[in-house]
Amino acid sequence: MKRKATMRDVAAAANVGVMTVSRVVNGDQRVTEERRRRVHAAIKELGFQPNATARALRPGQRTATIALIIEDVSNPFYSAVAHGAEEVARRHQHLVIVSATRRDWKTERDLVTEMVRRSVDGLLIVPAPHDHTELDIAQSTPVVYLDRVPDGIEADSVVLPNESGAREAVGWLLGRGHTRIAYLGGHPDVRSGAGRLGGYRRALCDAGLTERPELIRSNLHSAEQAADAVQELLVSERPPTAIFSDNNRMSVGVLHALEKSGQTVEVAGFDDVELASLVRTPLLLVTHDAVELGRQATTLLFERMNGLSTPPQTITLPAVVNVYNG
Amino acid sequence: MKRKATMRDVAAAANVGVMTVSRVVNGDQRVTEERRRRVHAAIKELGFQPNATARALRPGQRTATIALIIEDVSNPFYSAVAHGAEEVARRHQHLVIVSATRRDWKTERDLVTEMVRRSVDGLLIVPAPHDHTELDIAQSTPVVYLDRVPDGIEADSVVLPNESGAREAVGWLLGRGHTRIAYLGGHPDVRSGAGRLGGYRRALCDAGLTERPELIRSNLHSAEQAADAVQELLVSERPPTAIFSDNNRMSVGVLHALEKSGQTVEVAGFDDVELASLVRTPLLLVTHDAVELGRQATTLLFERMNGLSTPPQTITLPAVVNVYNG
DNA sequence: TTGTAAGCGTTATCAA
DNA sequence: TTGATAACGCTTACAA
Repeated sequence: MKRKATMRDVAAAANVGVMTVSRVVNGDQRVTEERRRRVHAAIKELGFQPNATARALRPGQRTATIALIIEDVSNPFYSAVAHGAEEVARRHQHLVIVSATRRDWKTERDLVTEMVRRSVDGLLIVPAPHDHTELDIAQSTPVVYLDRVPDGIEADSVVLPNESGAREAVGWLLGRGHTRIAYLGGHPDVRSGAGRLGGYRRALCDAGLTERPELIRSNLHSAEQAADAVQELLVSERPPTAIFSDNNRMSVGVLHALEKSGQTVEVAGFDDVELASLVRTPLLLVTHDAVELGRQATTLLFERMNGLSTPPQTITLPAVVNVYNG
Repeated sequence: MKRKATMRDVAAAANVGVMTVSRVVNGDQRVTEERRRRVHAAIKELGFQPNATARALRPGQRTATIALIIEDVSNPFYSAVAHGAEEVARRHQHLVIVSATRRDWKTERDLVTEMVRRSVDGLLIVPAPHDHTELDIAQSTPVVYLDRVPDGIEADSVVLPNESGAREAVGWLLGRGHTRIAYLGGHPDVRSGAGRLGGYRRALCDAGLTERPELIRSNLHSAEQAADAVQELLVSERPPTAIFSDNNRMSVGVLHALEKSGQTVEVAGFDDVELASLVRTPLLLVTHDAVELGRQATTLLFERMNGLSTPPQTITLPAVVNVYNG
């Protein structure tokens, strides 16, 4: 691991000043052909690469980096978001630091602090469930929130139609004659979860049904936990005849549990699930384009980074309802 | 967006020298309690955050960043790898820049160059199909390759048992009486693909069968392409009675196409597929722990970053065979 | 224990 | 067109 060549080394080798090297590297035209050639030769010979850290040190200079702070990289929803974000960032010649909060708001706070220290040019955040009032860092770095509107602050965000999507999904189950519909979801205080749970309640209410607390299972965070919850529900005194699942992990758990039990329970859920079409039981999924969500959020972020100063906006992307085996 | 406070500002506000501030920030004990308090007060008042860029500028100092260069962030295999990498990096107080090559080796080369410019402390790379001889950057930055051993150079890598896994999968199909087994895969020159195709051929050979070129479909890169290929195979003169699929995307496409056609064709494949257990047709999957692959590669990378100088090693992770509906 | 001075690699400024 | 010089914010070396 040898020491890297610097501009000084190149300048010495080419017998020119460092500024000439800098100009050549940055494509400044005001350098004579002769010197330019010598510099290029020296760069090649020494294997010189400009040091991006030093370049970014200068105030006003950008690091050409944005940060994406999500719950969990391996969740297909978030990895699709990351894909979209990375695509747009690349188009703007930026790289993306991806970090996971694992749903812990303290981790989120620490990560945001670290990103600010590193002078990232912008932040994309899926906010963890917690009041964000004191975390408002929008003064120093542009931020766009994803999937959820953070509690306590006004900020740019790109979200999904959580309530209406959930209402439609549960409405479908109601239309098929179900009256005992269970809800499986994660943290009820996360705005997206609250919206979906709200849609579930609204649909029941609209149908003149009263909510059954024993059919509502929150704070589930993995397919396994969801499967266990379904198991419990199925052996309860009055089991549900249908299930609404708040997100893709829940849906996977539900389908596994139903497969295992052999019972026919109809399912509706938020998010897409790979191979959903191969499932035996009737199934409705409220799907959306998570890659596009990442793209739009990142596009808005770059607009802010480039000085857009309109008031904070919330973009709601469309959802599409898919029915399988209906 | 106001100017950020610097150490000088803090020093002035606290009426001490910059070095005292630096010492306090870095937890150096040799500062009197009195001055430490004043510095902390000033830091809080000014909202000071140390500038990580400036800190990393010093030679020998680390950027506390590693880069992960993969094909596609949204592929579940790679996002699982990213998850494992991020976990280990975090434990070492590093952040991860994630970038996608989209299987283009020029993009890979450009990304590696960019990462070196940014002085990342280490690189994790899923090599694109291409001779890597001239890309050997291991002299300046530690690198661990993932999933595939790059052509042309000796380097650390963490891989899966591609050939033996494929052989076992195809062997299972042979054992069930199939003799016309199709192969669906991606780029045949990628070492992982070559290994799996090799395992397929080896299994056929061991069974005394000759390879049918018309049953081998390479250069498929999405579930859709794989589904189309299956469609074609099924309507051909002598369709296959079984299919081996090289990776998760292929498997998803195969299962969708079979569902659509209604024909019963048995399937064996590499990688896990969500909801595989819900599929009707007999199915064998060679599964593995992609998160662990990310973890091990990153662990090895940090060992190299910390000076481990043993010869390059190749770690092969175990695979597990899962049979559904068998 | 504290602070001063130098320098990391680059670019902006400005004088030649 | 060129290049010497001074920053950028921080840490190491060294002196007080």
